[in-house]
Formats: sequence, structure tokens, C-alpha cells
Amino acid sequence: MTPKKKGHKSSKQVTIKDLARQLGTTPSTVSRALRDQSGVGEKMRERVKALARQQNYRPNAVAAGLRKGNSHTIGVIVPRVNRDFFSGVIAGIEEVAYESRYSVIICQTHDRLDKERQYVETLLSARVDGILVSLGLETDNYDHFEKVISSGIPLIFFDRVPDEMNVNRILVDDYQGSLQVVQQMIRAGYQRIAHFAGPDYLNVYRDRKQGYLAALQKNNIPVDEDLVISNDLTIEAGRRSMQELLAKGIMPDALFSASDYSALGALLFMQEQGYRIPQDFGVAGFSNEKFTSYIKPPLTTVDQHSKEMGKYCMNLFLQEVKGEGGAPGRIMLNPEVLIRESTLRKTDEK
Amino acid sequence: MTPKKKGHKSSKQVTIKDLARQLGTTPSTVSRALRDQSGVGEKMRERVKALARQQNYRPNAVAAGLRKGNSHTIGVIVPRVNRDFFSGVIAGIEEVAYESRYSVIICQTHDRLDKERQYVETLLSARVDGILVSLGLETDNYDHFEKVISSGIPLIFFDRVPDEMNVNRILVDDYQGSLQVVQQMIRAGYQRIAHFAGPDYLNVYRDRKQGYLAALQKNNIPVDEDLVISNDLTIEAGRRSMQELLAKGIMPDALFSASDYSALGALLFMQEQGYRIPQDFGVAGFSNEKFTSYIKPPLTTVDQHSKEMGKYCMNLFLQEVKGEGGAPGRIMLNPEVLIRESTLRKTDEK
DNA sequence: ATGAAAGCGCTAACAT
DNA sequence: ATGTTAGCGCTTTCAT
Repeated sequence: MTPKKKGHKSSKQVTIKDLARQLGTTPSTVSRALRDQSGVGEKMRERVKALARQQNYRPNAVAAGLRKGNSHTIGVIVPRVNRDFFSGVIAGIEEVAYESRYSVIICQTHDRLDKERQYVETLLSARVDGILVSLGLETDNYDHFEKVISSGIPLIFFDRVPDEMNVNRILVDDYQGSLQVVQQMIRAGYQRIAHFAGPDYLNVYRDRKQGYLAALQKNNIPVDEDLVISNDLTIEAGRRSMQELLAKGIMPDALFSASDYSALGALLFMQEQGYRIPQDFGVAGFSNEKFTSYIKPPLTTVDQHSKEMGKYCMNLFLQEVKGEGGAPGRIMLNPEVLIRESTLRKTDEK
Repeated sequence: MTPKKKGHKSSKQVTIKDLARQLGTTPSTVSRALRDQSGVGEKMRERVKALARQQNYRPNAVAAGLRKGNSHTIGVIVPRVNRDFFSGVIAGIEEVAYESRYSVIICQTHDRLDKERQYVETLLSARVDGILVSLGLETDNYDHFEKVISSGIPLIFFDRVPDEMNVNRILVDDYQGSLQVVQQMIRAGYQRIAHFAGPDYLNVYRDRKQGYLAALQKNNIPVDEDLVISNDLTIEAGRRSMQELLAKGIMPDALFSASDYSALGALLFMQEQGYRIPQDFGVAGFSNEKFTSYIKPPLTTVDQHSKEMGKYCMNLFLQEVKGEGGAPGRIMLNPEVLIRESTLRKTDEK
């Protein structure tokens, strides 16, 4: 069957063959001319290009990809695109991809493992040339990524990476970022600092918690298990966890949350309860979401250099795809701690 | 040349042909079996599927697409993904796409016309089955979209749509939303309401301005040209425009901005200047970005039902691609006006 | 129920 | 400098 457009305007796309016929030459010559390959007369090249333009010829990347065994497309899998951190990384990836003429397919898992698996399949079927991933909150199993590795294409993780796999990874030093934030909070005079953590099987949350614990230890503050709470790090979760703490009669004087969102939830709740931030209660988050600087008071947080991270990802991919990649390694970026009003208790106001 | 993986682990992907050989049958039979087509013996079907699973066969969507003349992929072009409105639309599109097993390529133009053009080319070359677009701020020319139309694939615009083209469009009633917001502001006692507008060649900004003007007119408030300012609707632009107004000695008592971001900029600036919101100055934005409900005071704004809009888009595409699309039409959703504290001046506090 | 053969559009090895 | 040929992996006629 000749595939014909259903009910549409029956515009078949112009092919290289059509051009060849009209020029009285062959597809190979046209192909060469179009791609500025050597071995085509100047005159012929001109004629080909002129006709191509005139006929609105558009190369079929699908066909070329099939033939060449690559699609010049990469897939990016992230939990969500509407987080400033992830959209920053994506912006960085796109910037480099655009320059090197790669297309980027962005997939959102919404932190769901089933979607993550599905998207891996889809991308592999689409024969993307590489996959860049940040894991979803639910992901505690990496079988689907083993498939990527055995397919032979580059696989690069960023931020939320799998521990047990020997793969390329690009990270920010979560431990250091957290350590510094909590140290500052302690210096500001907070004594009972609570922590909202994410799942322990994700490196970032584990490291942030370790940084928190290390800061307490360095200052000889005993760890109170009641003050360390795992939740799913949304605004609502932050609000609820805070409420539950108070309901249980547990009263910290500050909070370091592994996420800006749950920090915000807690902050709003405490304000509603009449606590003044930072005098009565200090709050710090993580990721430097934009809203953290708009709210009152502005929220102390940690910037992860998201755009830069994205650029590193794409550059690493480009290196890998050129075959210049050595053994899988890791790149660790330094975070930037942003001390803002939400943890700046003037001790005399205590 | 047999295309071989460069330096990679030389894992060639299993093909339908490999399976056929191992089963002593032909590619056509394997293909039929895999896709549950009729005309294959029950027994053979089982054997094929078993082997496919065992060998980790993965269909090559590129090859199938080339043969069938479709990619089962759609492209979405938006100004940016880190706006709640756009990420909401994308979520809606993805939800429906996922169910119907379509892949979605998301492209960000960052409001730049050159990128918009480039992405259209890329998507057409990738032979996507349809394109969904919301125009960039710079876009005042639609030639690149004419190419999409002449390629014969469905083209659907949402929110920011081109006026002069006869295409499918999905919108929210910006005029009504703006009209209602400004009416409320007037009822709350504001008399000199400024307006931040976007470029006039984009429908949404034109309509929002019209809604603003209509509200004034209905209340017999004369329009003051000095109070209507075009800027690029970022936080910084909002801040700057507000500053310039005051510097010129022009003092409105409220602002209705066509964007939440520029509304925020103005709000922050006014607060820094010591004005109380909403008592001394009222502020309203547009789009219901999430941050609008976190800031103090919460910002009056207009919700555009973004996710629903995305679903409409994808469903319309599915209809079109099945050939059930009639002449291009338009779908208009009702906005939801969210009156919040930033415009709730208690008149006695005046 | 199965197989043979052609071809989607393009590229690249191998002629000439 | 150009042409010929083969084939990427798959689907779909058209046999049998």
C-alpha cells in the first residue's frame, strides 16, 4: 500500500528522489550536494540546493536516522518540569543541545516509577542517542536503566542518582550544602532544629540528612529522633508534618527541610499559628526555588547551579557519544548557600 | 559500511529478522505475531513472543515510523516550561498522550522567534504527527506555521494564538477574566488603576487590555494613557515600570497586570517603598501562578484551567489525526477569577 | 497460516 | 564528478 494521508490535504512531502528525477540525476548526488559533501560539482550543488529550496524540501530525519543508526535526539527524564531546579537543568541541557543540533525529548515522571519505566522503553524504542535522568521519588529499583546500558547508548544521571550502579553522574555536594546551612542556623542561636527528609534510598536526601546530622554533632547538639521526619516534601506535607509535631507537643525552634516546598508549608503553618519567623522559629529549605526570595521573610536555601549542571550533562553526553568517554565517573559541583532572613535571628530579640 | 557502534559495548539490538531466523520463520510472521495481528497460529504467536521477551527485543519505532509514515509522536512548542500555566498545559497534554501511547517532544522557545522557527523545522524533520503551539512574545510573523499546515499534519494553537491564521485554537476568555478582575477592583474602591500590558499583536494581551478598558468604561472612569504601560512582563519589568511611574509623579492607587510576574515585581517594589497592600495600593495579576497564593498578601489573579486546556488540545489532535476534524474552529474556556487579599481593600481603612 | 517481495527515504560503499 | 547498488528495520501487499 502506498501510505496516503487520510483525509488531509494530500501533500506528500518532497523526497530526495523527486529532486533527483527533476534534475536528471540520482539520489546519491542530491544527498551529497545537500549535505555539502565533497564529490559534487559546484554547478550541480547549486542546482540541487536551488530546487530543494524552491520545492520546500525538508530532509526526513527519520529515514536518515534509520540508515545512520542514530537519531540525533536525546531523552531527558525528570520528575517534573515545573520545579525551578529541573527547569534550570533542562535549560542548560537545551542550550548545549541546540548548539550541537541535538533535539531533546523531555519526559516527566511525576515521581512515579511506572512512568519512569515506560518512558525508558519509549525512548529506547525511539532510538534516542542517549538518556539523561534524574530519578523519581519512588525509584528504588534500577532494572530499567540496566536496559539502557545494555543497549549501548550513553546514560547519565544528575542530582538524584542510583547508588548501586556504575554510571556517570553529576551532582551537587548536598552534604556540604546542608552542613553549612545548619551550621549557620546554630550560629544564629537555634538549638532544636528539626529536619524534613526524603526517602533514604535517594542519595540527595540521605546526604542532606547526613549534613544536618554532622552539623549537630560538630556543635555537640544531641540528635533527637523525634525531630527528623520523612515526608514527601510537598507544601502540604510540610504543613502537615509541622502540625503533627506541634500536636505531639514537640516544639523545635527551627527547621531545615530537604526541600523548599516542604519548608514553605511549614513556614506558612507556623506563621498562621502566630509564630514570627525568624525570631520565634527559623526555617531553611533546599534548591533555591524562585519563590523562596519572594516570600516574607525570604527563605534561606541552597542553590544547586542547575543550569550549569545541565550544561555539564549535555557536554558529558557529547563526549561519550564521540567515544571519548572513559570509565563512568562523577562530577561534583559546589552548592551555594544563601542565607536569608528566615534564619537570621538577632539573638537579642530572642 | 555496516554501521557499527563506535567504541561502545558492541551490543547490536535484536531485530525482527534475528527472531525470525532463530524460529525458522520469516520477518512478516514475527511482525504479525508481535502486533497481535490475525493470521498467525496460536502456537507460533506464543513462540515468537517468548523469544522476543527472552532476547529483550525492542521494536524499532524509527523503522516502523518510516514504513508507516507516522511517528506516533507530537511536538509541543511553548515559551517556557517553568511557568505554572505552561507546565499545567503540558501535564494535561501528557496525560492524554500517555493513554493513547503518543510520545511528546517538548520544545522551549524562551519567547524567541528564531528558536520557535528552528523548532518547527526540527519537528517537521522528525516527522511528528502533529504540533501544538503557544506563541512566543516575539512572534509577530507566522510563516513558519504555514509550513506546518502545508505539510498536512494537525496544527493546534493554545492560549497565545495567531490572529490572522485560520487554524484550530484553544483559549481562555481573557477579556472576561480581566473585565471581572478590574470590576472587582473598582468595587473595592480603587479609582486610578494602572495596567501592565504585553505586546498588542498577541491576542491574550490585547484581550486583557480590552477587558481592563471595558471595566473602566462601564464604571465611567476615564482612561488615562499614562497608566497603561507595555513591558515584557517579568518581575524585573514590573518593578521597573512601577518605579518609573512613581518617578514621573504618576500615582495610581492600584495595578492590574497582564502577568503574575510583573504584578509581583510591582508589589514587591511598592512594599519596599512603604505602601501597604491592599490598603494603600491594590495589585492583581493573571494566570494563577502558584506563588501568588504564598506571598503576602496573596495575589488576586485569574486561573486559566491550564491542565484542562492541555487535555482539550491533545483530544482535539487525536480527533484531527483520525481524520474527524472538520474546518478549523476554536474552543473557549471560561477563566476563574480568584479574588484574594491583594485587592481586598476594606473601604473604611482607606 | 505462512512466505516472498517490495519499499518507506536516506546514506555509503563501490564502481565508473 | 556522478551513478549503481545495497540495506537500515519494519510493514504490507500479494502469493501460496
